[in-house]
Amino acid sequence: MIPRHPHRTEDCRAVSEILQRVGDKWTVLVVGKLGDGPLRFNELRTAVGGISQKMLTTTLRGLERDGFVTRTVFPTIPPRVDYELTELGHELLVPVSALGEWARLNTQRVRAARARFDEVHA
Amino acid sequence: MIPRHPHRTEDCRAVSEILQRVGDKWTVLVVGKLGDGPLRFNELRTAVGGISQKMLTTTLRGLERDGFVTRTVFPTIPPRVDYELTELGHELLVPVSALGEWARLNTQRVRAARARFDEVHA
DNA sequence: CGGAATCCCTGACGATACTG
DNA sequence: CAGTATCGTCAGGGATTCCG
Repeated sequence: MIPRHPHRTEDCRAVSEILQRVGDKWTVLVVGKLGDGPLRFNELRTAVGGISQKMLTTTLRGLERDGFVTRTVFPTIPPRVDYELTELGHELLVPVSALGEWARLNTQRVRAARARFDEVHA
Repeated sequence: MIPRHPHRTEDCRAVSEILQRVGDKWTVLVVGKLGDGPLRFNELRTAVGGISQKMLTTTLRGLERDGFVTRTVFPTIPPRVDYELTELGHELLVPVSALGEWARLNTQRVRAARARFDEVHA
């Protein structure tokens, strides 16, 4: 249960920074979909579902900038652009998936706690 | 390298929800500090550093609502309020710490990728 | 098809002042 | 000490339109 506490402040900041990166509305969804292999822009759009193309573009740019995703343009008509996870992206997916699994397993407990709290603080 | 892909859309949403919860500016920092044991409001404030009391309150309320933290009021003068991680909070800290460790180990790679990207897209 | 540009709105966050 | 109340700022995000 993590008895040790290697919490140097600067490290916590780095952690927080990454978590905010990963914690925006769409990043994990996009990375998750790309985990199965490369996808084109609109494939990704429909795969994720509910994302505007502006936010998909923004999210992908951010992921590309941080080295998690590669962007490959095929100069055809009509144009074709593939997005694919890099090695770093795949590695990121490991702890993120673990957290994801935790979230999946504990959604009910959180929901229950939330319901109790809202009940009391009505 | 996560060859499997258990990415049911609803699960991804739950994951995304938790990550946004955990991905706000202060939550991980606060949970991290509480990982070492219970703390009073102002102890937490100075331990985290740079957080306004409004945001600390907000963050703690959110954590309490979701069942990650307990709030204990001692009816003394002056008042004393202790915050402590729940069992659920400690469990959350496990995958979060793993992600944190990943972040700590890979900060440089991300920074390098970012510098490269910014160089090209000057 | 895969964007870029624009407008707009909401909510996160910070600073300050006040209170039991 | 541990908040609450109020205000202001600013970035995240959505809808729409235009472009190569």
